[in-house]
Amino acid sequence: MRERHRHNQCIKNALEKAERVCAEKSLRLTPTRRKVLELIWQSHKPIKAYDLLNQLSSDEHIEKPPTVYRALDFLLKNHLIHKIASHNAYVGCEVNHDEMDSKFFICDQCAEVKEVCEPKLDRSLLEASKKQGFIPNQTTIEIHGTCAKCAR
Amino acid sequence: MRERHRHNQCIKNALEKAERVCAEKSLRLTPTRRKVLELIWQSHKPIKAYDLLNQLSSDEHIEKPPTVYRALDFLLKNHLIHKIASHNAYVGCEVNHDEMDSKFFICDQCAEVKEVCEPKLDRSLLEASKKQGFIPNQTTIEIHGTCAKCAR
DNA sequence: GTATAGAATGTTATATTATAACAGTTTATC
DNA sequence: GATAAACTGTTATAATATAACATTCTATAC
Ligand SMILES: [Zn+2]
Ligand SMILES: [Zn+2]
Ligand SMILES: [Zn+2]
Ligand SMILES: [Zn+2]
Repeated sequence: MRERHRHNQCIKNALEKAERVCAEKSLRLTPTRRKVLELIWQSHKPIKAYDLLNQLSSDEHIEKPPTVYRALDFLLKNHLIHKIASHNAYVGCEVNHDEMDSKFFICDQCAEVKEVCEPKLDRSLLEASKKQGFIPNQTTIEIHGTCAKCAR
Repeated sequence: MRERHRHNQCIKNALEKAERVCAEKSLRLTPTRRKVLELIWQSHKPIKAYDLLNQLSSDEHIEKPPTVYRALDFLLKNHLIHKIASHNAYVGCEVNHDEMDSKFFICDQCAEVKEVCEPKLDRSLLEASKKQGFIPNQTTIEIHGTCAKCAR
């Protein structure tokens, strides 16, 4: 998380946004889906499916994989989270997805992920696609390296 | 494979390139490593580790996972193949890796993968990174969509 | 040529990630 | 309150990948 980052507020915002998006599209943000989204935002870093599963579980009740994978499917489909393919991990969506696909800057030191929408980058990607005669549909753009904070 | 593509020659070229690269760097392209690379090029599409494992195995002898994963590690480390993270599959390297990281155009119809090095795209990526204060190290750029052939 | 160390392979077991299949329950709509 | 669709529970299993340790091969030094 960035400095001066009010994380409780940040989680609250994410959940409110999810409520809003779901209300608009008549989708059901059921307790499990909401809880999974909350856990993902609590981490605020890419988190693995089985870590979520552990956090969902308690001494009394162990959740099973389909529970978390179904929630992840729902959240992914509705752009409330993203999967970081290079890590098999899931991260909350930081932007509005009217726009093109996101790009992710992933710090290999602190694991923080920054999601960006860069129209310039989109244009370059479209141009490169055109050059190949390729019609892009969905992109996986994951840039690993060192974030500004860790570089200092 | 592209039209007019002489696939036997293409496999031969890939293996010769591997021999050359390994000779230059005093690396050992052992029979298993060579065989795995050959199987990857025979497919000429992203191929999964366990499919390789099956193809490596015979009725007399079933190979075990570490055999193929070790070969894959060697080939990946030396840029002779790449992993397509969004598919957990492996594909032969088509370019020379003095250059920056590759980008992959992946056709969701025919599964063909085109690896490209686009300096323009690299510049856009660097620019976007700079804007974030981010120092890029390694990129995963996978563009899914429809290739020129399938679009016709 | 043999000793040695490092690289590579063989082998068993297990960890990690994800889905199939089917039964049961809840929710919205008529 | 009947109906269909969506959601959840549960068991099992598939698919992907690595740990750990024993053994064999290879290159180089003596
Ligand atoms: Zn936060
Ligand atoms: Zn997003
Ligand atoms: Zn070919
Ligand atoms: Zn390459």
